[in-house]
Amino acid sequence: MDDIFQALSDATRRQMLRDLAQGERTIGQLAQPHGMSLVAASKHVKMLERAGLLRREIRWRSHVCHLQAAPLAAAYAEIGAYERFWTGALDRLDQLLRDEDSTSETSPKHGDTA
Amino acid sequence: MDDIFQALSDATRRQMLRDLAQGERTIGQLAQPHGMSLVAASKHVKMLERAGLLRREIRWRSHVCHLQAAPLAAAYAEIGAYERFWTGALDRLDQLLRDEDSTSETSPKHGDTA
DNA sequence: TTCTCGATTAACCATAAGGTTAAATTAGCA
DNA sequence: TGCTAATTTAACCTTATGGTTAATCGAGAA
Repeated sequence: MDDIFQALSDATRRQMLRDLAQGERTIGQLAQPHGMSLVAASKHVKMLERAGLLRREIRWRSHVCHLQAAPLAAAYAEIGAYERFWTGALDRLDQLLRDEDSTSETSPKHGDTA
Repeated sequence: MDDIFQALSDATRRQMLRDLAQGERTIGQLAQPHGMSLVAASKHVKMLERAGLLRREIRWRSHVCHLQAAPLAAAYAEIGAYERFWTGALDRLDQLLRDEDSTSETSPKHGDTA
């Protein structure tokens, strides 16, 4: 999980993923829009590979990369667990209840039923 | 966006967020379950703050931290853009199992040709 | 055999992460 | 006038990131 979010924490790599969503790409093709060296691109690809987000298929000289999206499901779920906190209604109600509650004990008042 | 995924890329910080989802916590309370120093916890909190995921309220000695989930929406959307690539894989598997075709293709590619 | 060329490895650099300990900050309290 | 206690800041260490250039690899082509 660390590796997945780590992989996503760089704009270059997020762009590479978007690129790969369009279809297979070689290292050079991934490097080109960023104006970076093959070495730099290769490192990014390696990090995406480590996170399980990229599959590499070596065809002669070229290393052809494919998106491997499955691991994103876990990351998606992790963030999705907080969805109710940003989707407004519940959040606002919760805020209201918290403001009204003068007995600010450190109790789990933020979560369970809301 | 970088900062958000960066903040999420550490298990300690993800746990802190889960903790904050239960209610407000001081730096010390956030540090305690991880057996780490206040200094270390303070650094993590600072990163969460930089990512906009945490709001700090100084009450006398204690820095009381609150979850600020709104920025997660963008990260959620970013990952969600790939949803079809992993649900598609499941669809494909489902179809494979239902068809019970003689061609035992064990290479579930993320369906496009591009 | 030798050339080509996409990619990797090696070496290096600067900066950031994640942790530590020691010292400074700070506002109420005795 | 201090004392207390939760945090922060400062200084330091080790490892990881993100980039570079130079050298190496490997298999098809000439």
